[in-house]
Amino acid sequence: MPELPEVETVVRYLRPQLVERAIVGFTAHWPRVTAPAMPEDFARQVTGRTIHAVRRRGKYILLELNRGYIHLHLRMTGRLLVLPSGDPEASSQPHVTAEFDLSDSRRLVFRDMRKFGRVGYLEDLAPLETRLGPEPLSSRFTTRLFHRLLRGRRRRIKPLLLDQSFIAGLGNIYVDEALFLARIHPETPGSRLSFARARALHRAIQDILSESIRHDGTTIINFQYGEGSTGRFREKLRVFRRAEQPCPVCGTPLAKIRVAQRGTYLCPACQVP
DNA sequence: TCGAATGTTGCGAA
DNA sequence: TTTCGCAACATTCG
Repeated sequence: MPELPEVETVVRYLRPQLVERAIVGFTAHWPRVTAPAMPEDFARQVTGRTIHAVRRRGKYILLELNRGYIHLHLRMTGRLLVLPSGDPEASSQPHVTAEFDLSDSRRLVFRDMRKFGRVGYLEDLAPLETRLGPEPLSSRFTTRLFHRLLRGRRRRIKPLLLDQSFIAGLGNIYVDEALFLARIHPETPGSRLSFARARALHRAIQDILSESIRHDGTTIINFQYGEGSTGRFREKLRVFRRAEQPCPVCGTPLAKIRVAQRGTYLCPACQVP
């Protein structure tokens, strides 16, 4: 479910509730939530440590400890909530895959209907960094860098943008939205984009992500944060899941095609190879 | 019953 | 080496 703006929204909700709390216990209700590690090993690594910062890298949530890091990935349907530990609500939540007990006698609860979400422990972030491309909203992600990364990549632009080692944080929704804003057909080979079109796409990516963060992300099926709040960006989506509806720019009915096994929405008139 | 769904990984083949 | 398609993970919904 969540892409960069949704993960950022969750991080902003968690940060004030977790910073400077210690982890006093961990329970895996679904043993594979810590895969490939064993739940007992993970629990041993994190209990007794204090959370000094809560950050985001791509679609990962990072809890910076006094030593090492916890990384959490929500995948499709993961949710994180902070609840008072005596609260009967905490145990009545459905699909709870893991729980952290905190020193302020509250709990960080990981709910995940489809059970794809994972948590893990890292001594340092190097293994994560080698698998992730640049952060699209960082100042280091310049037009020049983006154009340089695109050079020599004959892969179609949509699967390229979905590849987290090429650029971190984009998923199906924002790739379609950014390509629409930049008027680029999703099957255009990356290496075929001129500098001007790469610049337009770079701007579109940054615009769409920051606009969505301002609206606390997009709720399509089940993204929620905090006490069940939903993202408000859904109503701002221009093409995603809007097949047959008129293009907001030219009025041509929007199309749905399949690219790299993913449903892909576009304006067949505006977006050109 | 089948297919699709906001995500990632690993494998074999071109 | 790069890219592509597909299966797998687990569940819900139309």
